[in-house]
Amino acid sequence: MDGPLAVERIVEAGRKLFARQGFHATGMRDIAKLAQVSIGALYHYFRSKDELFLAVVRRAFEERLAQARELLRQGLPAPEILRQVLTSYFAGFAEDPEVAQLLSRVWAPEDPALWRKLSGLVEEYARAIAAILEEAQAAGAIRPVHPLLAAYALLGMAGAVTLRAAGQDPLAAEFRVRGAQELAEFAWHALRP
Amino acid sequence: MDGPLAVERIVEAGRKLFARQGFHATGMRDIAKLAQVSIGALYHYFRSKDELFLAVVRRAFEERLAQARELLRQGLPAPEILRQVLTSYFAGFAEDPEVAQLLSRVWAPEDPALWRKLSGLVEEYARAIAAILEEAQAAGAIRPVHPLLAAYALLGMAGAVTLRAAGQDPLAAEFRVRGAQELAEFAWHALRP
Amino acid sequence: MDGPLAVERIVEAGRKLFARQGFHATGMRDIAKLAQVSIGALYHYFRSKDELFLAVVRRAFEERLAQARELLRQGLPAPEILRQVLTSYFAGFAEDPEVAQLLSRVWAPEDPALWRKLSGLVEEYARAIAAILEEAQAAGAIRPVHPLLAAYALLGMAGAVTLRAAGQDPLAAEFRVRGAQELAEFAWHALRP
Amino acid sequence: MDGPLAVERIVEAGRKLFARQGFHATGMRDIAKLAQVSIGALYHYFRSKDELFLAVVRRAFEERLAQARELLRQGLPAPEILRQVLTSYFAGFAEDPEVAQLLSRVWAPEDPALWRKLSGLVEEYARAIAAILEEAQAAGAIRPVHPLLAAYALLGMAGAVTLRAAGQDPLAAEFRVRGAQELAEFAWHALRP
DNA sequence: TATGAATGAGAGTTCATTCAT
DNA sequence: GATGAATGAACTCTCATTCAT
Repeated sequence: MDGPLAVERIVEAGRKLFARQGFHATGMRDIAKLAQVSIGALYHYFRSKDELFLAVVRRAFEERLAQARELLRQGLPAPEILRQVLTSYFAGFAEDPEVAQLLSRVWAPEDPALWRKLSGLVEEYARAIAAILEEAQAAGAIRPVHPLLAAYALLGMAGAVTLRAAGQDPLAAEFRVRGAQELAEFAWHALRP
Repeated sequence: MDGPLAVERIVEAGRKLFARQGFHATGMRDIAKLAQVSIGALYHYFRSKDELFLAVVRRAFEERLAQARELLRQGLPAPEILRQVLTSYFAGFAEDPEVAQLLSRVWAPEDPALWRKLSGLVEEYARAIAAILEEAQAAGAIRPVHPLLAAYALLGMAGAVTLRAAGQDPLAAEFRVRGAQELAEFAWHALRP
Repeated sequence: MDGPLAVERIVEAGRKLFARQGFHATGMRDIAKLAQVSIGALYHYFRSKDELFLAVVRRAFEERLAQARELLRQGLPAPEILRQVLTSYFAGFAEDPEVAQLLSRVWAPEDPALWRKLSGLVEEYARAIAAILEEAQAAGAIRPVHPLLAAYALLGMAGAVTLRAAGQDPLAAEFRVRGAQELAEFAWHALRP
Repeated sequence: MDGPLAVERIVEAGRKLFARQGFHATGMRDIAKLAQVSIGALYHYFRSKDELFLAVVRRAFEERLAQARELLRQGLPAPEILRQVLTSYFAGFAEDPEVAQLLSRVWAPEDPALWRKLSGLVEEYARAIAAILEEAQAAGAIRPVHPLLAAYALLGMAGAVTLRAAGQDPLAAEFRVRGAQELAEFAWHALRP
């Protein structure tokens, strides 16, 4: 039709709907409608609903990873990197609440087959965080911890708060205002030497 | 039939299947079969699948809450309570891996209608944790934090590590061995004055 | 609704539609509509479309087998049995043209998975014919032949003529009139000592 | 690309796939892939899937007809022609099992529209066999039969045995060894004066 | 009370075919 | 001529739920 390429519109529509409603509540027909393409087009680009979902999640993860790697590349001190990674992970929610919800859904997908695939993506992301922690640990910037376990802890921590902050009530608003700062402090206290 | 009452067998079957396979992958037929009752019996005791799921989750939360309240009641010092709550939350997995998975699934339920109901349960649990934190804070046993936000952070942290520890690979085994201790330290460092 | 039981109406509707239109051209919706049951009822009684088709074919085969066995049971001389089996196989078409078409479709089903299951049924039927031939052979009533191969030949022969006789044109009418007699003679000449 | 012309590769691919898997299980994509042409190319050479299938079947029939006519042209005695036609029809399976399966599928096509077109081809082939029988009958070389009905009987007979011989089990192997000889004898006994 | 046959909307997916490039 | 992205109707099958018995 118009605007971006069909495949772009599909991924974008998938991102929105999967984030808002979850995997099962989102039908391929819904995605096709929102993306203004035919059902057939969906299956032209993605082998199945699972594949489309994975593509959507993979993209979201990669965007976050790219941010983290960029911070690492800048050679900032470890606590500062941590602070910024967490802050940006959480604050990303302000610009893009849907992705925050999407990533939260990744932790315990309904479908066992999906779970296996998704946990691979999650692990990849966790390993990237763990690599940052290891480096900081080697430099003596943080206390000795199990890097991957700590990475999972950080991600879970941020995920739970983020998800709560996506609500409509006053508490969610409060979380949105104070969340990033509180989380960064929480993490920094947990990890400082 | 035999053994526990029908309604007990239903909730138990629901707990097992919802935990193992998730909400959508578990059919009412499956639950009826495992509980050795008829489909009709399911609908005799629970208005709908949602209601049954909520009942299952509510029970799981209440068991955890009871543990936490018991610890509080014993008048232990705050750090010790925290340590024990986290340890027991996590270590509960060893005795009952299914509940750990069940509770992890609670964070981002697929169905929007379920979400509203479940988030109420989660919030209730988080508020109980927050109450402990507030008390400890008032006693000067931990540093000043946003109690509810910290509670969500603790729950998310424990949930993510717990879920990863439920896997079959060596890393999961490692998490099962070191998880409780690492998590308790992580939390304690994050919260100590 | 009314009349025969639901499962009976389903099998009957399947028989009609599969015979008239073939397996792929017949949808489950069509069968449900003709049987005046819901789609769900179809799947309540049959695990899949394949299963329903197999049930329909099995029943058709069993009716034919029952006829053949009844003739055998009467202790007629071999040529007479053969003549009557062929005649009744063919002539059955007059009363029930649909079954003739149904059985013809069995030879080369489209679906490989179906083929495996169907060929079992066909073989069972062929073996029953072969048993008759063996008995006749032992009694010296027919010349020595490979019984199973001859059974397949007889079935193929009858099937091809029957199918052609199901048409609407004058030749089909002629086949319907002369087919049974010609086939029986053909077979008898082929097998007589 | 390379090798034979595109249209040749298409028909050859169609022959293989239709024979192996049947009409419905074979997609235009599969044929295009095996023939190493684009989907567009398929529709450049053939109006539809039906047309392509008919072209494939027509070619297979014509090859068989050419064989039969060649035998007739050699002025052999009737029984010998019959024997050779049947033997070559059946034995053709040894060199080209796929065509044997393809022709078997012709008897009861799924699609009613296809059926009408295919039965024309089958009838044409049957009439050619019938012509041979008429000639032999006129020469007193075979007993009086309905030529076209006998032709259908012969084709059905050969088809059923051929199809069974295409299997993987010991019986199929036995049919492959003894089938041609048994069939020729069967036919000759059925037709001799 | 307890059953399970029956429902039917809606799910994901397929695939022959078209047509702008 | 040749391509393959795009179409969308139609498919089989699922499953929470109902209700006559």
